[in-house]
Amino acid sequence: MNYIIAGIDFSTPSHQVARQLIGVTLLVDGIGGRIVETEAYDREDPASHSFSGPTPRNISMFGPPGRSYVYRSYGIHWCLNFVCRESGHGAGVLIRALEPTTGIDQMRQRRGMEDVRLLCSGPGRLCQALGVTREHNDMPLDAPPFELLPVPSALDVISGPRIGISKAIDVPWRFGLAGSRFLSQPFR
DNA sequence: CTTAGGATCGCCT
DNA sequence: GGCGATCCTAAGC
Repeated sequence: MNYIIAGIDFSTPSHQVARQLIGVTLLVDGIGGRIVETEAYDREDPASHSFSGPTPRNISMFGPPGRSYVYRSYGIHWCLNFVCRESGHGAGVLIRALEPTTGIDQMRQRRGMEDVRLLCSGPGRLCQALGVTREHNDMPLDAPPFELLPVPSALDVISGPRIGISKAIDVPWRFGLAGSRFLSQPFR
C-alpha cells in the first residue's frame, strides 16, 4: 500500500511524521493554513490515548495510516490527529497550531474573534476555526474535505517536550516552526 | 505578568 | 468519583 500524502510517508514512526508535517498546508473544505506545531504519540507511550489499547473513542488510531483521529477534549473541544505507522499499531500526530492562510474571515466568524494570531494557535482552537468535529473522525487525509499540500522548501524545525500531559513529560516529541508567531506556546 | 475556576465528554479505578 | 493531548475569563501580584 502507498501511504504517502503531501510527500510524507504516514506508515513511518509518528515522531518522523510530526517533524515532516511542519510547513505542510492543511485545508478542510478549503479553509486552513500552514502547520506550525505538532506532537507525536505512540502505542508504547504512557501519554498516548492508544497506550491502553483500542476503545470506542480511539479506534481510528488503530486503523490504517494517513487517516484522521478526532476526539473530544475536556468534554468541550475537538482535537485533530493524523494516524501513523502500520495499520493496527496505534500511533498518531496531534495537530497543535496553524498559521492561518486561507479563509481567514470564515475562521474569524467561527472563532468569534478578530486576532489572526489566536485563530488556530492550539489544538482545540484550530478545530473550531476549521469546523472539525466528530464528523471528521476516521476519514482519509488525501480526499475531501481534507487537503494536504506539500512543504515548498526546507524549513527550520525545533523540538521540545510535549504540552498539557503529566506522563512521559521528558520525551521531546513536540515540533514547531522556528520563530513562528502562531505557536500555542513558545519553545524554551 | 501568573493563577484559578468553570465548562462537561469518554474512559478509568 | 476522578481526571484529562483545552480554552476562556476574571482576579491577584
